[in-house]
Amino acid sequence: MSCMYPRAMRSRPLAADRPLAQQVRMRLAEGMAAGEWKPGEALPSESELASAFGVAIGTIRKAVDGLVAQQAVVRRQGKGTFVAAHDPRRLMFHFFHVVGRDGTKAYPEVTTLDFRRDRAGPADAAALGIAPLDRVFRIRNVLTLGDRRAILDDIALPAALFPGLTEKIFLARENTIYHLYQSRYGINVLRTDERLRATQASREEARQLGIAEGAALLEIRRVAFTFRDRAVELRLSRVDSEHFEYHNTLGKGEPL
Amino acid sequence: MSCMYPRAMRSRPLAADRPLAQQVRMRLAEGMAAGEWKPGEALPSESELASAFGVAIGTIRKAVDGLVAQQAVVRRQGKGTFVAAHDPRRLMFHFFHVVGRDGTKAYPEVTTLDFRRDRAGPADAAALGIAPLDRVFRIRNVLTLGDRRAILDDIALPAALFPGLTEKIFLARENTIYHLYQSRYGINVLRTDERLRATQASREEARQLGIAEGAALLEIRRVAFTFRDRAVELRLSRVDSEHFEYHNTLGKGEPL
DNA sequence: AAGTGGTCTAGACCACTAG
DNA sequence: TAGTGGTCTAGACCACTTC
Repeated sequence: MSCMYPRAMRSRPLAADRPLAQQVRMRLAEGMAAGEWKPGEALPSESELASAFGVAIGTIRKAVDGLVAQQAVVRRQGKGTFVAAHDPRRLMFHFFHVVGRDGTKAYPEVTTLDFRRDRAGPADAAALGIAPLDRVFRIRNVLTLGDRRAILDDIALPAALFPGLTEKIFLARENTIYHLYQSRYGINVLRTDERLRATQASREEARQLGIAEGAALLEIRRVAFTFRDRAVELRLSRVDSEHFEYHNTLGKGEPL
Repeated sequence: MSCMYPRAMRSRPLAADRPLAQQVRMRLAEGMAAGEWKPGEALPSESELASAFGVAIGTIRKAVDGLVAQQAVVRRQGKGTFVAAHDPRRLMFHFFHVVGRDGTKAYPEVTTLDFRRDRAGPADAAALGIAPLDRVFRIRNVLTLGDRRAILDDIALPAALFPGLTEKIFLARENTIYHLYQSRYGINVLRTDERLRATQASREEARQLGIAEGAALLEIRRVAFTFRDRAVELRLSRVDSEHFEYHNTLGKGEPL
Protein backbone atom coordinates (compact mmCIF):
# COMPACT_ATOMS: atom_id res chain seq x y z
CA MET A 1 0.00 0.00 0.00
CA SER A 2 1.45 3.31 -0.97
CA CYS A 3 1.76 6.24 1.34
CA MET A 4 -0.28 9.40 1.07
CA TYR A 5 1.70 12.37 -0.10
CA PRO A 6 -0.12 15.27 1.43
CA ARG A 7 0.96 18.42 -0.32
CA ALA A 8 0.18 21.21 2.02
CA MET A 9 -0.78 24.60 0.70
CA ARG A 10 -1.89 22.94 -2.49
CA SER A 11 -4.80 25.32 -2.73
CA ARG A 12 -2.75 28.49 -2.34
CA PRO A 13 -3.61 30.73 -5.28
CA LEU A 14 -0.42 32.63 -6.03
CA ALA A 15 1.84 29.80 -4.97
CA ALA A 16 3.88 29.94 -8.16
CA ASP A 17 5.59 26.68 -8.81
CA ARG A 18 8.58 27.21 -6.63
CA PRO A 19 9.58 24.70 -4.00
CA LEU A 20 7.64 24.97 -0.78
CA ALA A 21 10.72 25.85 1.24
CA GLN A 22 11.43 28.84 -1.01
CA GLN A 23 7.86 30.02 -0.77
CA VAL A 24 8.06 29.86 2.99
CA ARG A 25 11.35 31.70 2.97
CA MET A 26 9.89 34.49 0.87
CA ARG A 27 6.86 34.81 3.10
CA LEU A 28 9.12 35.09 6.12
CA ALA A 29 11.30 37.64 4.35
CA GLU A 30 8.23 39.69 3.52
CA GLY A 31 7.18 39.57 7.13
CA MET A 32 10.54 40.95 8.18
CA ALA A 33 10.51 43.59 5.45
CA ALA A 34 7.06 44.68 6.60
CA GLY A 35 8.25 45.00 10.18
CA GLU A 36 6.15 42.12 11.48
CA TRP A 37 9.25 40.90 13.27
CA LYS A 38 11.84 43.60 13.91
CA PRO A 39 15.60 43.23 14.13
CA GLY A 40 16.52 41.47 17.35
CA GLU A 41 13.07 39.94 17.80
CA ALA A 42 12.39 36.22 17.70
CA LEU A 43 10.43 34.49 14.96
CA PRO A 44 7.81 31.92 15.95
CA SER A 45 9.33 28.56 16.78
CA GLU A 46 9.92 26.13 13.97
CA SER A 47 7.11 23.85 15.05
CA GLU A 48 4.73 26.81 15.22
CA LEU A 49 5.76 27.90 11.76
CA ALA A 50 5.33 24.36 10.50
CA SER A 51 1.72 24.17 11.64
CA ALA A 52 1.04 27.77 10.61
CA PHE A 53 2.23 27.15 7.07
CA GLY A 54 0.92 23.61 7.01
CA VAL A 55 4.25 22.06 6.04
CA ALA A 56 6.67 19.65 7.66
CA ILE A 57 9.17 21.01 10.10
CA GLY A 58 12.01 19.92 7.82
CA THR A 59 10.67 22.24 5.17
CA ILE A 60 10.63 25.11 7.64
CA ARG A 61 14.19 24.33 8.58
CA LYS A 62 15.25 24.43 4.95
CA ALA A 63 13.53 27.79 4.49
CA VAL A 64 15.22 29.21 7.58
CA ASP A 65 18.54 27.77 6.39
CA GLY A 66 18.25 30.08 3.40
CA LEU A 67 17.61 33.09 5.60
CA VAL A 68 20.56 32.16 7.77
CA ALA A 69 22.78 31.94 4.70
CA GLN A 70 21.60 35.43 3.72
CA GLN A 71 22.36 36.58 7.24
CA ALA A 72 18.79 37.77 7.54
CA VAL A 73 18.22 35.74 10.71
CA VAL A 74 20.32 34.07 13.40
CA ARG A 75 19.59 30.79 15.14
CA ARG A 76 20.28 30.26 18.84
CA GLN A 77 19.96 26.76 20.09
CA GLY A 78 17.50 26.40 22.91
CA LYS A 79 16.30 29.99 22.51
CA GLY A 80 14.88 30.62 19.10
CA THR A 81 15.49 32.22 15.72
CA PHE A 82 16.03 35.97 15.67
CA VAL A 83 15.99 38.65 13.02
CA ALA A 84 19.60 39.66 12.47
CA ALA A 85 20.85 42.60 14.47
CA HIS A 86 23.91 44.68 13.72
CA ASP A 87 26.39 43.28 16.13
CA PRO A 88 30.00 44.29 15.41
CA ARG A 89 30.86 41.04 13.64
CA ARG A 90 27.97 41.45 11.24
CA LEU A 91 29.03 45.06 10.63
CA MET A 92 32.53 43.92 9.86
CA PHE A 93 31.29 41.43 7.35
CA HIS A 94 28.83 43.52 5.45
CA PHE A 95 30.05 47.03 5.65
CA PHE A 96 33.48 47.61 6.80
CA HIS A 97 36.38 46.27 4.83
CA VAL A 98 39.00 48.88 5.54
CA VAL A 99 41.90 47.82 7.73
CA GLY A 100 45.27 49.28 8.60
CA ARG A 101 48.10 48.25 6.32
CA ASP A 102 49.89 46.97 9.37
CA GLY A 103 47.04 44.55 10.02
CA THR A 104 45.05 46.68 12.47
CA LYS A 105 41.35 45.93 12.59
CA ALA A 106 39.77 48.65 14.65
CA TYR A 107 36.19 49.87 14.52
CA PRO A 108 35.84 53.34 13.10
CA GLU A 109 34.86 56.44 15.00
CA VAL A 110 32.51 58.64 13.03
CA THR A 111 32.42 62.42 12.90
CA THR A 112 29.63 64.06 10.94
CA LEU A 113 30.74 67.17 9.04
CA ASP A 114 27.51 67.93 7.27
CA PHE A 115 23.85 66.90 7.08
CA ARG A 116 21.40 68.33 4.59
CA ARG A 117 18.25 67.72 2.63
CA ASP A 118 18.61 67.75 -1.12
CA ARG A 119 17.21 66.31 -4.33
CA ALA A 120 18.60 63.36 -6.24
CA GLY A 121 20.69 63.98 -9.32
CA PRO A 122 20.52 61.63 -12.28
CA ALA A 123 23.42 59.47 -11.05
CA ASP A 124 22.05 59.22 -7.51
CA ALA A 125 18.62 58.35 -8.86
CA ALA A 126 19.94 55.60 -11.10
CA ALA A 127 21.99 54.07 -8.31
CA LEU A 128 19.23 54.25 -5.73
CA GLY A 129 16.40 53.24 -8.04
CA ILE A 130 14.43 56.41 -7.44
CA ALA A 131 13.35 59.28 -9.70
CA PRO A 132 15.57 62.29 -10.34
CA LEU A 133 14.64 65.19 -8.08
CA ASP A 134 13.29 62.82 -5.44
CA ARG A 135 14.21 63.91 -1.94
CA VAL A 136 17.43 62.58 -0.46
CA PHE A 137 19.45 63.19 2.68
CA ARG A 138 23.14 63.92 2.19
CA ILE A 139 25.67 63.32 4.90
CA ARG A 140 29.40 63.83 4.99
CA ASN A 141 31.39 61.89 7.58
CA VAL A 142 35.00 61.46 8.48
CA LEU A 143 35.95 58.06 9.90
CA THR A 144 38.86 57.73 12.26
CA LEU A 145 40.73 54.52 12.90
CA GLY A 146 43.14 54.47 15.79
CA ASP A 147 43.68 58.22 16.07
CA ARG A 148 44.20 58.68 12.37
CA ARG A 149 41.67 60.04 9.90
CA ALA A 150 41.15 57.24 7.42
CA ILE A 151 38.01 57.70 5.35
CA LEU A 152 35.91 60.52 3.95
CA ASP A 153 32.32 59.42 3.30
CA ASP A 154 29.57 61.07 1.26
CA ILE A 155 26.28 59.32 1.89
CA ALA A 156 22.97 59.73 0.07
CA LEU A 157 19.76 58.27 1.53
CA PRO A 158 16.38 58.19 -0.21
CA ALA A 159 14.21 60.35 2.03
CA ALA A 160 11.16 58.18 1.34
CA LEU A 161 12.74 55.35 3.33
CA PHE A 162 13.64 57.52 6.31
CA PRO A 163 10.51 59.47 7.20
CA GLY A 164 11.01 62.09 9.86
CA LEU A 165 14.77 61.88 9.85
CA THR A 166 16.39 65.11 10.98
CA GLU A 167 19.91 66.22 11.67
CA LYS A 168 19.10 66.16 15.34
CA ILE A 169 17.98 62.54 15.27
CA PHE A 170 20.89 61.62 13.10
CA LEU A 171 23.47 63.19 15.36
CA ALA A 172 21.83 61.80 18.50
CA ARG A 173 22.22 58.21 17.36
CA GLU A 174 23.81 55.98 19.94
CA ASN A 175 25.77 53.60 17.82
CA THR A 176 26.51 53.29 14.15
CA ILE A 177 24.41 54.61 11.34
CA TYR A 178 23.32 51.05 10.64
CA HIS A 179 21.88 50.77 14.09
CA LEU A 180 19.85 53.82 13.24
CA TYR A 181 18.60 52.40 9.98
CA GLN A 182 17.66 49.27 11.82
CA SER A 183 16.23 50.40 15.11
CA ARG A 184 14.27 53.36 13.84
CA TYR A 185 13.32 52.28 10.35
CA GLY A 186 13.58 48.49 10.50
CA ILE A 187 15.92 48.52 7.55
CA ASN A 188 18.33 45.63 7.43
CA VAL A 189 21.10 45.68 4.84
CA LEU A 190 21.43 42.30 3.16
CA ARG A 191 23.56 42.98 0.12
CA THR A 192 26.05 45.55 -1.05
CA ASP A 193 27.51 46.35 -4.43
CA GLU A 194 30.90 47.99 -4.41
CA ARG A 195 33.10 49.49 -7.11
CA LEU A 196 36.66 50.49 -6.32
CA ARG A 197 39.19 52.62 -8.11
CA ALA A 198 42.29 54.63 -7.40
CA THR A 199 42.31 58.41 -7.40
CA GLN A 200 44.38 61.23 -6.01
CA ALA A 201 43.35 63.50 -3.20
CA SER A 202 41.87 66.84 -4.20
CA ARG A 203 42.76 69.84 -2.15
CA GLU A 204 39.58 69.62 -0.10
CA GLU A 205 39.85 65.87 0.41
CA ALA A 206 43.44 66.28 1.49
CA ARG A 207 42.49 68.92 3.98
CA GLN A 208 39.66 66.94 5.49
CA LEU A 209 41.72 63.77 5.76
CA GLY A 210 44.87 65.49 6.92
CA ILE A 211 47.01 64.16 4.10
CA ALA A 212 48.91 65.69 1.21
CA GLU A 213 47.13 66.94 -1.87
CA GLY A 214 47.57 64.41 -4.65
CA ALA A 215 48.12 61.50 -2.26
CA ALA A 216 46.84 58.11 -3.40
CA LEU A 217 43.18 57.60 -2.46
CA LEU A 218 41.14 54.44 -2.74
CA GLU A 219 37.66 55.39 -3.88
CA ILE A 220 34.74 53.09 -3.07
CA ARG A 221 31.31 53.65 -4.52
CA ARG A 222 28.87 51.43 -2.68
CA VAL A 223 25.14 50.80 -2.94
CA ALA A 224 23.48 48.94 -0.06
CA PHE A 225 20.29 46.92 -0.51
CA THR A 226 17.65 45.56 1.83
CA PHE A 227 14.81 43.08 1.23
CA ARG A 228 13.52 42.87 -2.33
CA ASP A 229 16.79 44.38 -3.53
CA ARG A 230 15.64 47.83 -2.59
CA ALA A 231 18.51 50.32 -2.49
CA VAL A 232 18.76 52.10 0.85
CA GLU A 233 22.09 53.90 0.70
CA LEU A 234 24.61 55.24 -1.76
CA ARG A 235 28.02 55.90 -0.31
CA LEU A 236 31.18 57.33 -1.80
CA SER A 237 34.19 56.58 0.38
CA ARG A 238 37.70 57.86 -0.08
CA VAL A 239 40.32 55.97 1.87
CA ASP A 240 43.78 57.19 2.77
CA SER A 241 45.64 54.50 0.90
CA GLU A 242 48.96 55.39 2.41
CA HIS A 243 47.98 53.93 5.75
CA PHE A 244 44.92 51.79 5.07
CA GLU A 245 43.74 49.17 2.63
CA TYR A 246 40.60 47.32 1.62
CA HIS A 247 40.37 43.69 2.65
CA ASN A 248 38.09 41.16 1.03
CA THR A 249 37.72 37.39 1.30
CA LEU A 250 35.82 35.45 -1.35
CA GLY A 251 34.45 31.95 -1.09
CA LYS A 252 33.74 31.48 2.55
CA GLY A 253 31.96 28.54 4.08
CA GLU A 254 33.38 26.34 6.72
CA PRO A 255 36.94 25.16 6.12
CA LEU A 256 37.76 22.13 4.00
CA MET B 1 7.65 1.07 21.32
CA SER B 2 10.50 3.41 20.47
CA CYS B 3 12.37 3.41 17.22
CA MET B 4 15.92 2.22 16.80
CA TYR B 5 18.40 4.99 16.24
CA PRO B 6 21.15 3.31 14.32
CA ARG B 7 24.16 5.54 14.39
CA ALA B 8 26.27 4.47 11.47
CA MET B 9 30.03 4.80 11.62
CA ARG B 10 29.76 4.62 15.36
CA SER B 11 32.89 2.54 15.49
CA ARG B 12 35.01 4.91 13.43
CA PRO B 13 38.14 5.69 15.40
CA LEU B 14 39.01 9.28 14.47
CA ALA B 15 35.41 10.35 13.98
CA ALA B 16 35.79 13.39 16.19
CA ASP B 17 32.49 14.54 17.50
CA ARG B 18 31.42 16.55 14.55
CA PRO B 19 28.08 15.99 12.87
CA LEU B 20 28.01 13.08 10.47
CA ALA B 21 27.26 15.29 7.50
CA GLN B 22 30.37 17.36 8.18
CA GLN B 23 32.51 14.27 8.51
CA VAL B 24 31.22 13.02 5.19
CA ARG B 25 31.85 16.39 3.59
CA MET B 26 35.43 16.40 4.80
CA ARG B 27 36.05 12.88 3.57
CA LEU B 28 34.72 13.86 0.15
CA ALA B 29 36.85 17.01 0.14
CA GLU B 30 39.92 14.96 0.98
CA GLY B 31 39.12 12.62 -1.88
CA MET B 32 38.99 15.56 -4.27
CA ALA B 33 42.15 17.09 -2.84
CA ALA B 34 43.92 13.74 -3.29
CA GLY B 35 42.81 13.55 -6.91
CA GLU B 36 40.50 10.58 -6.38
CA TRP B 37 37.91 12.48 -8.37
CA LYS B 38 39.35 15.12 -10.66
CA PRO B 39 37.75 18.37 -11.79
CA GLY B 40 34.95 17.65 -14.23
CA GLU B 41 34.54 14.06 -13.08
CA ALA B 42 31.43 12.73 -11.40
CA LEU B 43 31.26 11.64 -7.78
CA PRO B 44 29.48 8.38 -6.96
CA SER B 45 25.72 8.78 -6.85
CA GLU B 46 24.13 9.89 -3.61
CA SER B 47 22.65 6.48 -2.91
CA GLU B 48 26.02 4.84 -3.52
CA LEU B 49 27.68 7.29 -1.18
CA ALA B 50 24.97 6.66 1.41
CA SER B 51 25.60 2.94 1.48
CA ALA B 52 29.37 3.40 1.21
CA PHE B 53 29.43 5.68 4.24
CA GLY B 54 26.67 3.82 5.99
CA VAL B 55 24.49 6.89 6.50
CA ALA B 56 21.08 8.00 5.31
CA ILE B 57 20.82 9.64 1.92
CA GLY B 58 19.61 12.83 3.54
CA THR B 59 22.89 13.08 5.40
CA ILE B 60 24.80 12.67 2.15
CA ARG B 61 22.69 15.41 0.62
CA LYS B 62 23.49 17.72 3.48
CA ALA B 63 27.20 17.01 3.10
CA VAL B 64 27.07 17.67 -0.62
CA ASP B 65 25.06 20.85 0.04
CA GLY B 66 28.08 22.15 1.88
CA LEU B 67 30.39 21.35 -1.01
CA VAL B 68 27.99 23.02 -3.41
CA ALA B 69 27.95 26.15 -1.25
CA GLN B 70 31.75 26.15 -1.36
CA GLN B 71 31.55 25.75 -5.11
CA ALA B 72 33.70 22.64 -4.82
CA VAL B 73 31.12 20.54 -6.70
CA VAL B 74 28.20 21.11 -9.03
CA ARG B 75 24.98 19.14 -9.12
CA ARG B 76 23.22 18.28 -12.38
CA GLN B 77 19.78 16.83 -12.07
CA GLY B 78 19.45 13.48 -13.75
CA LYS B 79 23.18 13.24 -14.42
CA GLY B 80 25.16 13.36 -11.23
CA THR B 81 27.39 15.49 -9.02
CA PHE B 82 30.62 16.75 -10.55
CA VAL B 83 33.81 18.24 -9.21
CA ALA B 84 33.74 21.93 -10.10
CA ALA B 85 35.44 22.90 -13.34
CA HIS B 86 36.53 26.38 -14.28
CA ASP B 87 33.81 27.44 -16.60
CA PRO B 88 33.81 31.17 -17.37
CA ARG B 89 31.09 31.98 -14.86
CA ARG B 90 33.04 30.34 -12.05
CA LEU B 91 36.13 32.22 -13.15
CA MET B 92 34.21 35.45 -13.07
CA PHE B 93 33.04 34.79 -9.57
CA HIS B 94 36.24 33.72 -7.95
CA PHE B 95 38.99 35.47 -9.76
CA PHE B 96 38.11 38.25 -12.00
CA HIS B 97 36.54 41.35 -10.57
CA VAL B 98 37.90 43.97 -12.91
CA VAL B 99 35.42 45.59 -15.25
CA GLY B 100 35.45 48.61 -17.52
CA ARG B 101 34.26 51.82 -15.91
CA ASP B 102 31.67 52.06 -18.64
CA GLY B 103 30.18 48.74 -17.51
CA THR B 104 32.07 46.49 -19.93
CA LYS B 105 32.49 42.91 -18.73
CA ALA B 106 34.88 41.23 -21.12
CA TYR B 107 37.15 38.28 -20.44
CA PRO B 108 40.79 39.19 -20.36
CA GLU B 109 43.36 38.20 -22.94
CA VAL B 110 46.66 37.25 -21.33
CA THR B 111 50.16 37.96 -22.60
CA THR B 112 53.08 36.49 -20.68
CA LEU B 113 56.07 38.81 -20.48
CA ASP B 114 58.29 36.70 -18.29
CA PHE B 115 58.54 33.24 -16.71
CA ARG B 116 61.31 32.23 -14.36
CA ARG B 117 62.31 29.99 -11.49
CA ASP B 118 63.29 31.72 -8.29
CA ARG B 119 63.33 31.36 -4.52
CA ALA B 120 60.74 32.75 -2.14
CA GLY B 121 61.54 35.91 -0.25
CA PRO B 122 60.26 36.40 3.30
CA ALA B 123 57.08 38.14 2.21
CA ASP B 124 56.27 35.52 -0.44
CA ALA B 125 56.94 32.74 2.02
CA ALA B 126 54.68 34.23 4.66
CA ALA B 127 51.85 34.76 2.20
CA LEU B 128 52.16 31.31 0.64
CA GLY B 129 52.77 29.41 3.85
CA ILE B 130 56.11 28.03 2.69
CA ALA B 131 59.67 28.46 3.94
CA PRO B 132 61.88 31.31 2.74
CA LEU B 133 64.18 30.20 -0.06
CA ASP B 134 61.70 27.52 -1.15
CA ARG B 135 61.42 27.29 -4.90
CA VAL B 136 58.79 29.38 -6.63
CA PHE B 137 57.82 30.17 -10.19
CA ARG B 138 57.46 33.83 -11.07
CA ILE B 139 55.35 34.99 -13.96
CA ARG B 140 54.61 38.44 -15.26
CA ASN B 141 51.51 38.88 -17.40
CA VAL B 142 49.73 41.75 -19.07
CA LEU B 143 45.95 41.41 -19.32
CA THR B 144 44.09 43.11 -22.11
CA LEU B 145 40.39 43.94 -22.00
CA GLY B 146 38.76 45.03 -25.22
CA ASP B 147 41.93 46.18 -27.01
CA ARG B 148 43.23 48.10 -24.03
CA ARG B 149 45.94 47.00 -21.63
CA ALA B 150 44.27 46.88 -18.27
CA ILE B 151 46.26 44.90 -15.73
CA LEU B 152 49.87 44.07 -14.94
CA ASP B 153 50.18 40.84 -12.95
CA ASP B 154 53.11 39.44 -11.00
CA ILE B 155 52.38 35.87 -9.97
CA ALA B 156 54.31 33.62 -7.58
CA LEU B 157 53.58 29.89 -7.43
CA PRO B 158 55.06 27.46 -4.91
CA ALA B 159 57.06 25.08 -7.08
CA ALA B 160 56.25 22.14 -4.82
CA LEU B 161 52.64 22.27 -5.95
CA PHE B 162 53.49 22.42 -9.65
CA PRO B 163 55.98 19.63 -10.29
CA GLY B 164 57.44 19.61 -13.77
CA LEU B 165 56.08 22.99 -14.73
CA THR B 166 58.17 24.68 -17.40
CA GLU B 167 57.88 27.85 -19.40
CA LYS B 168 57.01 25.76 -22.43
CA ILE B 169 54.12 24.02 -20.69
CA PHE B 170 52.98 27.31 -19.22
CA LEU B 171 52.95 29.11 -22.54
CA ALA B 172 51.32 26.19 -24.33
CA ARG B 173 48.27 26.25 -22.09
CA GLU B 174 45.02 26.32 -23.98
CA ASN B 175 42.84 28.40 -21.75
CA THR B 176 43.38 30.34 -18.61
CA ILE B 177 46.05 29.76 -16.03
CA TYR B 178 43.36 28.30 -13.78
CA HIS B 179 42.56 25.66 -16.33
CA LEU B 180 46.23 24.73 -16.17
CA TYR B 181 46.25 24.53 -12.38
CA GLN B 182 43.19 22.37 -12.58
CA SER B 183 43.73 20.07 -15.51
CA ARG B 184 47.40 19.35 -14.95
CA TYR B 185 47.70 19.59 -11.19
CA GLY B 186 44.15 18.99 -10.01
CA ILE B 187 44.26 22.23 -8.04
CA ASN B 188 40.91 23.88 -7.53
CA VAL B 189 40.83 27.36 -6.06
CA LEU B 190 38.12 27.60 -3.41
CA ARG B 191 38.94 30.81 -1.56
CA THR B 192 40.81 34.02 -2.19
CA ASP B 193 42.03 36.76 0.09
CA GLU B 194 42.45 40.18 -1.49
CA ARG B 195 43.86 43.46 -0.27
CA LEU B 196 43.44 46.60 -2.35
CA ARG B 197 45.08 49.97 -2.27
CA ALA B 198 45.73 52.93 -4.51
CA THR B 199 49.14 53.70 -5.93
CA GLN B 200 50.65 55.62 -8.79
CA ALA B 201 52.25 54.07 -11.84
CA SER B 202 56.02 53.78 -11.77
CA ARG B 203 57.91 54.43 -14.95
CA GLU B 204 58.11 50.74 -15.79
CA GLU B 205 54.49 50.03 -14.92
CA ALA B 206 53.42 52.98 -17.03
CA ARG B 207 55.44 51.70 -19.96
CA GLN B 208 54.09 48.17 -19.75
CA LEU B 209 50.49 49.33 -19.40
CA GLY B 210 50.75 52.09 -21.97
CA ILE B 211 49.66 54.80 -19.58
CA ALA B 212 51.26 57.92 -18.12
CA GLU B 213 53.81 57.72 -15.35
CA GLY B 214 52.15 58.64 -12.08
CA ALA B 215 48.68 57.66 -13.28
CA ALA B 216 46.34 56.24 -10.64
CA LEU B 217 46.76 52.48 -10.24
CA LEU B 218 44.61 50.11 -8.24
CA GLU B 219 46.88 47.56 -6.61
CA ILE B 220 45.47 44.16 -5.64
CA ARG B 221 47.47 41.69 -3.59
CA ARG B 222 45.71 38.34 -3.71
CA VAL B 223 46.39 34.94 -2.21
CA ALA B 224 44.42 31.98 -3.59
CA PHE B 225 43.71 28.87 -1.53
CA THR B 226 42.65 25.33 -2.36
CA PHE B 227 41.47 22.51 -0.10
CA ARG B 228 42.71 22.62 3.50
CA ASP B 229 43.36 26.33 3.07
CA ARG B 230 46.58 25.63 1.28
CA ALA B 231 47.90 28.69 -0.56
CA VAL B 232 48.50 28.02 -4.23
CA GLU B 233 49.12 31.42 -5.73
CA LEU B 234 50.25 34.91 -4.75
CA ARG B 235 49.37 37.59 -7.25
CA LEU B 236 50.09 41.30 -7.34
CA SER B 237 47.85 43.06 -9.84
CA ARG B 238 48.04 46.68 -10.90
CA VAL B 239 44.95 47.95 -12.66
CA ASP B 240 44.71 50.99 -14.89
CA SER B 241 42.22 52.84 -12.75
CA GLU B 242 41.58 55.47 -15.36
CA HIS B 243 39.60 53.05 -17.50
CA PHE B 244 38.82 50.11 -15.23
CA GLU B 245 37.50 49.41 -11.76
CA TYR B 246 37.09 46.57 -9.30
CA HIS B 247 33.58 45.27 -8.79
CA ASN B 248 32.46 43.31 -5.77
CA THR B 249 29.09 42.11 -4.52
CA LEU B 250 28.66 40.97 -0.94
CA GLY B 251 25.86 38.92 0.51
CA LYS B 252 24.62 36.87 -2.39
CA GLY B 253 22.12 34.08 -2.11
CA GLU B 254 18.90 33.94 -4.01
CA PRO B 255 16.87 37.15 -4.00
CA LEU B 256 14.48 38.07 -1.21
C1' DA C 1 10.44 19.55 33.03
C1' DA C 2 9.29 21.99 29.04
C1' DG C 3 10.55 24.28 24.93
C1' DT C 4 13.86 25.48 21.31
C1' DG C 5 16.95 24.53 17.67
C1' DG C 6 20.37 20.53 15.75
C1' DT C 7 21.02 16.05 13.70
C1' DC C 8 19.69 11.87 11.60
C1' DT C 9 16.75 8.33 9.58
C1' DA C 10 13.50 6.18 6.27
C1' DG C 11 10.88 6.42 2.61
C1' DA C 12 7.66 8.69 -0.64
C1' DC C 13 7.04 11.18 -5.07
C1' DC C 14 8.78 14.59 -8.73
C1' DA C 15 11.77 16.12 -12.65
C1' DC C 16 15.38 15.53 -15.58
C1' DT C 17 18.67 12.62 -18.55
C1' DA C 18 20.00 8.90 -21.13
C1' DG C 19 19.86 4.48 -23.50
C1' DT D 1 12.74 2.40 -18.53
C1' DA D 2 16.29 2.95 -15.22
C1' DG D 3 19.10 6.02 -12.78
C1' DT D 4 20.19 10.58 -10.97
C1' DG D 5 19.41 14.54 -8.26
C1' DG D 6 15.31 17.60 -6.03
C1' DT D 7 11.62 18.05 -2.76
C1' DC D 8 8.84 16.83 1.06
C1' DT D 9 7.08 14.25 4.99
C1' DA D 10 7.12 12.12 9.64
C1' DG D 11 9.15 11.17 13.55
C1' DA D 12 13.10 9.86 16.47
C1' DC D 13 16.81 11.47 19.59
C1' DC D 14 20.37 15.08 21.08
C1' DA D 15 21.98 19.52 23.19
C1' DC D 16 21.09 23.79 25.00
C1' DT D 17 18.26 27.26 27.67
C1' DT D 18 15.01 28.58 31.02
C1' DC D 19 12.06 27.96 34.79
